[in-house]
Amino acid sequence: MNYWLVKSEPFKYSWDDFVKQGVGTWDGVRNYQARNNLAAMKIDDLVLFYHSNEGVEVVGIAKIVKEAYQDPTTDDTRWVVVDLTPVEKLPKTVTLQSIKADVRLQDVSLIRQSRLSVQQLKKEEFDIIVSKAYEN
DNA sequence: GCCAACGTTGGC
DNA sequence: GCCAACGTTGGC
Repeated sequence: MNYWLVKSEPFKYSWDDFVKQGVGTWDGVRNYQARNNLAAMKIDDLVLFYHSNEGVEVVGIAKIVKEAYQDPTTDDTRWVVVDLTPVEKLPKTVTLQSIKADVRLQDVSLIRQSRLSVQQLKKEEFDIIVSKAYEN
């Protein structure tokens, strides 16, 4: 079981769009590192859904319902997509600011490699971020 | 809108 | 295979 974080610009594809749709195909990835992460995802792996640019925060949890297959938006066989479905909306969003402020989360890619759009998280990191959504 | 960080491209 | 130029992402 692995844990991931994916980014989306909310004005392009927001958490609410995703929930409305029920199942979302994660297409358009054109970065090898992100692609490799997509390819490593397994059914039922959990994925944090992060809003970049606007909000700049983790908003919900999703899971993998279909493992990597050819990206239908291109003929280029180098690129793959996965399908995700929403699991739960976090009761409170977890901002990048609060992630940066947590000494236990200094190694997450959001901080170390902010441009990577599909990132892997350690189980502890995933748990810490989710627990922040339930604080107070 | 600016700019830093990073990835990609192409000339040599 | 190096590196400069350029494009893109994303935080602020």
